[in-house]
Amino acid sequence: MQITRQTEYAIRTILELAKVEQGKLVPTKVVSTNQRIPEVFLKKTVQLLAHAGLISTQRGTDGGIRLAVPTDKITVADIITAVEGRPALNVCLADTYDCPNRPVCQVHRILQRTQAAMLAELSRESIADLVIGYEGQQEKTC
Amino acid sequence: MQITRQTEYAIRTILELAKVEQGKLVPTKVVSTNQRIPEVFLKKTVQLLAHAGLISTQRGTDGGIRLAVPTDKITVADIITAVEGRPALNVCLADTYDCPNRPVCQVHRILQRTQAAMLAELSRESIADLVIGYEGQQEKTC
DNA sequence: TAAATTAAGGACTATTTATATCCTATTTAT
DNA sequence: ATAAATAGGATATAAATAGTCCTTAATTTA
Ligand code: SF4
Ligand code: SF4
Repeated sequence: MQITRQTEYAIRTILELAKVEQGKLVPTKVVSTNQRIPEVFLKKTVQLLAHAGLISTQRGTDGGIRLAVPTDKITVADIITAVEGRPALNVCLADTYDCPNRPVCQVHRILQRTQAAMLAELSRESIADLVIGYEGQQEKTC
Repeated sequence: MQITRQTEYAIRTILELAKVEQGKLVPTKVVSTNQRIPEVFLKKTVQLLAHAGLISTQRGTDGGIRLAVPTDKITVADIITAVEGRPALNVCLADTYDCPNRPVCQVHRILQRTQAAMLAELSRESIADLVIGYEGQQEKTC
């Protein structure tokens, strides 16, 4: 019922990237320090975001990571999905599981509706909308 | 991001009780068999529901469990809360955790709103509304 | 071309949470 | 008494989460 630590790391990474000049490469080391995220673990997380196409990576000297998509095209829902896969409130809401009771199950129906409401909220605002609130207090992280 | 199996068991237990004559005691053994829930584990789950006041229990011969609250006063949200505690989409949405970044965190805000939407959906219909859908196919379980 | 820098990716370990069982005690009807 | 049922603590197992380590690959600069 909770997003994972890793997902939090991912969201904060995206926010960090959204705050710098568009297109500028930021080493994971810097994100790790600024956001107090375990460095090696962050690299793993970064890979998930890269595979999902949300960021692009660049190896070598002066390499790093940067957003691959405009901030107004990324939502928290996108980030959660990139890290955890499509959110499912219950096994039967993931398409891999086929519960025999499903056609008549009212619980399924209520959970499905709940999940839709959840995703709608998570998609309502983009990262661009969010960073506005961060203006002027770049260094504060949790 | 998912309800636990135990929570599913709890929901199905409540539905099972809601389907029988109001006030009638049902042994956990019966619920366990009907709903294909591991018996001993179900007893643990039942205790959580009892502590939350959703069901009442009766020991001894012909004992069992029954709803302690009218079906139209129980929602899926209540059951989830009874088993897992108040749902929190992230650590900072549980009142035990105090993130320093919280006053200015936009992520917190978006998750908070999402959680509210989620709980609203989970509370919209009562168990009474749900069991209507089960009319005439009592034996079907998942 | 060599060295330095930085990400990629696989293997592994540790920790925590979820799931389930076992055993003993207590309550209640007959 | 006896049998039927829940209560509850202790414990075991399995799965998911979180995190580290090590080697390889790409890129820039000296
Ligand atoms: S009983 Fe309903 S909610 Fe539970 S797994 Fe089956 S379809 Fe989903
Ligand atoms: S940074 Fe924001 S979302 Fe993350 S824990 Fe802190 S308050 Fe919550």
